[in-house]
Amino acid sequence: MPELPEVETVRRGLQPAMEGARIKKAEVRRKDLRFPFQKDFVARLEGQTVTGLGRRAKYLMADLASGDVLLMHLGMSGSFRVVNDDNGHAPGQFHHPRAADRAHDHVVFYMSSGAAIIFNDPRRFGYMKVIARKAIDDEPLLEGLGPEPLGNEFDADMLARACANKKTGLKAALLDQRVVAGLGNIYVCEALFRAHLSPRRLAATLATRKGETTDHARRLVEAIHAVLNQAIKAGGSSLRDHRRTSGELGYFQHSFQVYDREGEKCQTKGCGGIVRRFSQNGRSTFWCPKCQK
DNA sequence: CCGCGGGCCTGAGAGC
DNA sequence: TGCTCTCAGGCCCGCG
Repeated sequence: MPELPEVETVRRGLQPAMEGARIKKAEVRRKDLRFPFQKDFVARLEGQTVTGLGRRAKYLMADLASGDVLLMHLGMSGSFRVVNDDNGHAPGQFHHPRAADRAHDHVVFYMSSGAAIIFNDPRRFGYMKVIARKAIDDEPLLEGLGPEPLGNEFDADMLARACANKKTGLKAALLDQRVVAGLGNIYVCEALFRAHLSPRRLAATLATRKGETTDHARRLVEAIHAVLNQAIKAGGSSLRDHRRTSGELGYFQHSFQVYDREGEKCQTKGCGGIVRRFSQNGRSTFWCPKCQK
């Protein structure tokens, strides 16, 4: 489900419920998600005050007073919801509309504030892990992640350099979290469209043979910034699973220009092309063959 | 080292 | 209806 804008939306929703509050009780309702929970997972959380909630790429990171960090990844279908005592639901008794959905409430954090934070993940591609903050640089899950696309490090020169030696297509390069960390299938399709660049183009064409940054790279970085910022403002994209922690939907899906719009007219002024879809590295690519070159 | 395809899971929707 | 098939926002792993 979630790419950077969805994870950032979730972070902003969880922040008021988590920051400064203590985890009174952590409830783990099955032995694994994508991989087994650590044996000391619950013990390292219970009694800890959350001092901050950050994000790196598609990971949420809760800093604990103990010096540990709780890493959380939403996989494809993970979501969090915050339930407060005073909204009529007892903690942990908040209900999805259907019991079948409630069966996927796998983890619950009961906070000292009275809020219950429920992690739901039908497909269980998500995962959580507690690590020591001082060992964060050795954490295999985070090792090798590229720059944040909305951070200062990420610019056209950097992107062109990172792509210069790649043998893949441009789309695959942008999906590679080592090149830039946080994009996924939707926002890569949308950014390439906005930059008028073909997903079939070779990644290496963002630089000249002499290694100079091209205008293509500059356009692309601009497009990535724009689409991510707009999507965050819209609370992310809700196609199937993504919800805000309040249960509300994001609404950026209404602003998609190519993703999930196969057969529709291209929205580029004067283009007149038709949005097409094809499969690249096993994933759907949506694009306009007429104006993306 | 790199790039690719398979696999991990469940559920929704299409087509018969 | 109900069955079967395909597809889905991610990422790790093993292979060549």
